[in-house]
Amino acid sequence: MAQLIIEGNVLTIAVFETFRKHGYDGTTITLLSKVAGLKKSSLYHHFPKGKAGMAKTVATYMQTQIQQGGIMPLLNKAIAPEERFKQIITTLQAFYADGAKSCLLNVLSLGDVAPDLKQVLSTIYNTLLYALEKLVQKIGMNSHEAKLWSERFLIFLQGALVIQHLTKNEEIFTL
Amino acid sequence: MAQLIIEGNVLTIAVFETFRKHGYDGTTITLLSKVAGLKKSSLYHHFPKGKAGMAKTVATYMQTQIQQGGIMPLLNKAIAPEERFKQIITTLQAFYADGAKSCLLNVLSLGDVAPDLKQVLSTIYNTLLYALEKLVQKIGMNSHEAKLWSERFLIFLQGALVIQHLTKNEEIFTL
DNA sequence: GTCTATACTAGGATAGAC
DNA sequence: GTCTATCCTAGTATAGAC
Repeated sequence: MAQLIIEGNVLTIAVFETFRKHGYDGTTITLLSKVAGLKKSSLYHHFPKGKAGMAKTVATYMQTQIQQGGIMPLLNKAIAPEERFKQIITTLQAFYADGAKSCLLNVLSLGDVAPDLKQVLSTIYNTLLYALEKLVQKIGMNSHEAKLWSERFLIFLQGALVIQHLTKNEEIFTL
Repeated sequence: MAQLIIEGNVLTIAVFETFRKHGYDGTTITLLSKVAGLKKSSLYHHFPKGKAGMAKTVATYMQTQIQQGGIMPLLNKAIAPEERFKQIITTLQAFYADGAKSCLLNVLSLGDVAPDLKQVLSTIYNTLLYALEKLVQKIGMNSHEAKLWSERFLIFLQGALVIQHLTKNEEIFTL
């Protein structure tokens, strides 16, 4: 089974999972302290820039994961395009725990987002979109069709996550 | 132009817009006090059950709006099904300000949601889904097709809102 | 690198005057 | 129905001992 989370220390992962579940405002230092098993002050040793820095760190962490587990397989010319596509679907299903876990791109976009964080989130989206476009062009779509298809793929992915989270119906997240 | 917000006092609307923009945790009594133009204590006169009560109120308010502006037109047998469909598209575009505004169903589902609130949100989804199913059955789909199509319509709607909010690209929210 | 202790602000909520 | 005043808790962050 594909594993999107290739590297990353346990602390970063714990913080990442907390942000993706509770969003920025719902993620408190006290909560992070509990999930990390560290006192609040100790967290500031690992994240000197505080909560805003933690959010940026986990977004950058996601960017790396997507890059390694999501993009690299898409661009691997040694594998047939159709096979690469199956691979990313498996990777995405693992990353979102079959729809049980939310997407940082959604939950960290709420409210007034810090510009530097917002930029990381946008970059993740654009990177994914671009890689998808390139892949589907390989299986015969022209540039315009590929862009449209890829946009709709990501829209459907985000929508499925929202709806499944809302209904707890596991049948919906079948890409 | 279709108007989804038919009734509702200004205070409820202000609170609704704040929750939809900032989510539950991002919506503070202090912030609500500012947007409502009332001191914090005055808010408790209108919402004796505090913040949790406010969230439930705005969700119920949305339910009413959807019922009146979204469902009723869908079930109006005096109008041709195709025309009813156009009508709900227009209504949805107004309700979400062409994608500039988020959906309460998404933003209030973050983190640990109170069971009673969660139930209101689920009900809104199910009501919309059911009405859509009935409508598309009128234009020839069988029960199974109608269910699938309606689910995908709502998935696409939620996904488009997420992606547009993320990218600020207005071209995406074209239902 | 983690801890205790502490400071200060913001958040949620209530009492009671007007 | 709105206000001032107040209470208590939670949230963010820092200082400094170990």
